Amino acid sequence: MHGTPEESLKIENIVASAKVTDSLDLPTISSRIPGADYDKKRFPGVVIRMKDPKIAALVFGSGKVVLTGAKSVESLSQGLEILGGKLRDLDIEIDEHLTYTIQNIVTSADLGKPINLNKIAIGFNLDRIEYEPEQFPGLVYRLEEPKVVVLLFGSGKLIITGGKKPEDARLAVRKIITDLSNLGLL
Amino acid sequence: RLRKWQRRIRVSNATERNLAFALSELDRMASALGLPRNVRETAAVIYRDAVDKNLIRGRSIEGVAAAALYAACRQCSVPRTLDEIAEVSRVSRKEIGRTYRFISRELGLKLLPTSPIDYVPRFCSGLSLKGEVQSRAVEILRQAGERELTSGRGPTGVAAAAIYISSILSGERRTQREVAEVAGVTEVTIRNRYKELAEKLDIEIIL
DNA sequence: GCTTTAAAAAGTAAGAT
DNA sequence: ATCTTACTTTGCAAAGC
Repeated sequence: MHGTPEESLKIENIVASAKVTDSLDLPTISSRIPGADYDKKRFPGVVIRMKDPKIAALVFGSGKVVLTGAKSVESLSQGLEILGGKLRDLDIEIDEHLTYTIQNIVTSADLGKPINLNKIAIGFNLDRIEYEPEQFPGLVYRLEEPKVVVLLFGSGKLIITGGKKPEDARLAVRKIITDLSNLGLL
Repeated sequence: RLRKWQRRIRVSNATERNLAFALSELDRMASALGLPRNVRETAAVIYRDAVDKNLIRGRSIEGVAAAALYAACRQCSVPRTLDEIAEVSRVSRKEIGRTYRFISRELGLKLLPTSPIDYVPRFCSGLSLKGEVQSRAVEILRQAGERELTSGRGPTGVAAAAIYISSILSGERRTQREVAEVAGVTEVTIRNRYKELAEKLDIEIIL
């Protein structure tokens, strides 16, 4: 609970997609993997939850997979390997070298002090800003570069989402600090 | 030639029919909410602007009408919450809010977030509280705004808490339950907000 | 647009104790 | 009155309705 805003950056969740093979038989997978959830009427993918690292995987008949919940790129890689291992244990042919594409990274940060959301909304003349406290306590700020969305709270805490690279969040925080400073609101 | 002419007439009829429907919808909702004429007219202007910019595409007339009314209420400083608009509409709160953001951005309405102060007159009259109580509540809210006690908090909850405090200070006490009822928030929210306001604005509440 | 997953922020809500 | 659980918002992919 201290240090600079950049030091406070913490990845909270990473969403990634991957293709592990050309096709998968979901009924077989759901019945043979303990804890796997599958209800085609509800959702077309099988949900498989891993505990270490704690990651949830959505497995589709096309052989494509979505991984969510990872808190680091390393654990994301581990999760994908563990998933591949589970499928191979079922005698399913899985690609030798698994690769993934990060689709979204959610990061939290802290400016270190409270901010006045009303003044920020006015200071930006509502450009790229959405602030509806009746609906949600956070102010939504859409950045163009990096292309991410930042949720700013009165406490000075931030949530940066929409980025594909870990450094996008760092760049976003720098820009937020620059913008707020120029407006004299930090 | 004749067909083209007839099509224009049909399109014109459809456009006018839709506009008539939208305006009757605005009137129906405005009546149900007891909104004054100027708000209905403002909503009608917003709706017509939305039509002129083809913002109706892919959206229901009812949804755009409800969003236009929501925007008009805010623009005229007599705000209604999305829930209140949704209650008299066939469209869900979520859809109205989504449409509101869309037309608000496309028409450049630039509406600042609703001020708790704008809810004071309506809530106070609903509680039969006189001008003095309203003035005191407004003053509390003015100070709360400067002290950053409204950032991220729901405008209705903050307004309700200020009125609750004001009613006590003015010797016309209303219970948390009564205030919560007219403001559409829970007693817990009033409790949380009024404790914060009383503490940070150094207001002594003697029950 | 929706469905499902994950996670944080802060406010509000609802049901239970 | 306080606790727990849960919903609001943001971003994203997957296959199909």
